[in-house]
Amino acid sequence: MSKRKISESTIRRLSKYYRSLERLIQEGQSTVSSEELAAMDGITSAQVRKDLSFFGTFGKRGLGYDTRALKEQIAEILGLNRKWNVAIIGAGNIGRALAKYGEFEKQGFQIKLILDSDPEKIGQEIRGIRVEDYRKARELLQKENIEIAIIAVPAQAAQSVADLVVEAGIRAILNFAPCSLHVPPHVQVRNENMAIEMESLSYFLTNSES
Amino acid sequence: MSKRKISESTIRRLSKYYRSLERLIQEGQSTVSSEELAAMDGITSAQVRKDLSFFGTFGKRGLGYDTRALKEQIAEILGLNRKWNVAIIGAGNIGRALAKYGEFEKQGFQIKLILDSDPEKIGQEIRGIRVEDYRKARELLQKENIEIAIIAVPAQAAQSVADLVVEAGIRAILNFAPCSLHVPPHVQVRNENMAIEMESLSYFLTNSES
DNA sequence: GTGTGTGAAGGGTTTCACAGCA
DNA sequence: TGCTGTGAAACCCTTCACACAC
Repeated sequence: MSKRKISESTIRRLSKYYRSLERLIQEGQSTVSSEELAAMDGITSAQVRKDLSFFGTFGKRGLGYDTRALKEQIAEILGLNRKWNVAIIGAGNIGRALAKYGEFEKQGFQIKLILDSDPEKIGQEIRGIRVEDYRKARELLQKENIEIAIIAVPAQAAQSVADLVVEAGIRAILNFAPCSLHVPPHVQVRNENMAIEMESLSYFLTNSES
Repeated sequence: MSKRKISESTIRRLSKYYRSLERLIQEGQSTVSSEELAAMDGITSAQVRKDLSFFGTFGKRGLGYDTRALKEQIAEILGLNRKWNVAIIGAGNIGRALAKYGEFEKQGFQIKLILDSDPEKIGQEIRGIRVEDYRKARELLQKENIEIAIIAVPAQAAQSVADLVVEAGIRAILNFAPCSLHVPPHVQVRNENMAIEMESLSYFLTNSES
């Protein structure tokens, strides 16, 4: 496995290939070409081959890729062959929906902890997990060995939550608050900012010939 | 306004500037430099100036930008000075959370219609909006003049929903299903794929020196 | 003096096109 | 023959650096 810097877009595409491969396997397909895989995600076959080539040579010339083997390789690359402990911070609409959302667990992202500062919400159970007091965050994040924090609080609270989880040793954050977070370089943040996507659609609707 | 092709990343950054400007205005700041705006979103000042320069010259040399005027200009560019009619398709965890999420309405994205095919859910009210029968989708999308469809159904149903809304004349889709959608070129799709973000975090946790 | 607007340079990602192997 | 793996080319986006306006 090369030590070259792999681009974020390559990683994101690997996620897509992974899901496409899952589907192909489920449909009983044992082999796939870069062309076919590309078509499934609306990209080019050269892109698929280049993405995979950063990590090794998984295909057979003239034949394509073995679906099961390739899925396994990608799982290995992405670190999906293990479980990750996840905390959701903020038990509002979004936080609760994520806690109930089954997809995460399926991929090995286990929701171990839900935190909120609203006394009304503390003590409620979501999918068998008790909402805990945000004031105990540091202690509980460490006790539960949380590795990934999902921030689902209002924008004005998001930075202070980020500061706290970074303090507690978290190195990966998924941020649903519509604002940029400032974190040290060893911490990874991914943003799930629905406002940006909606406004991007608004721009294209506004600026396309109707 | 130039007819040059503006990149998606520029548009996404404009959304960020817009939110940063809102905050500055709220804090009573009347002027901002590209340097300061850049710092708020963790990018470079040259990037801010270049992004804005695609659309006009909004700043004053030696002074910076007027916060209110610039916010207004960006609203104009992104098409935020009007209301958009939005439908949510799928009243599961995610769909319901989005319907209740206040941020959309604030920015002019009005949820006019919620659809689901589950008889249990049809007839329920979410924030004063009745969940309607998915079988009436075509008719209702047109009647309510829907312009943007939010797809919040399971992956295996997402493509058929996309086909239907495209058929009904929708040209903008926000897709929460963890799969790629195939649509004609005149239709814009944005993906809000939490699995990809989580897996990207997983990759970086796995491949960083602990 | 200060900070914008922008051509040019630089860097990175995607596409091309083909050698090489099953 | 068919499809991968990959250098080279093309393309796009970001950063630099400075003329210029306030």
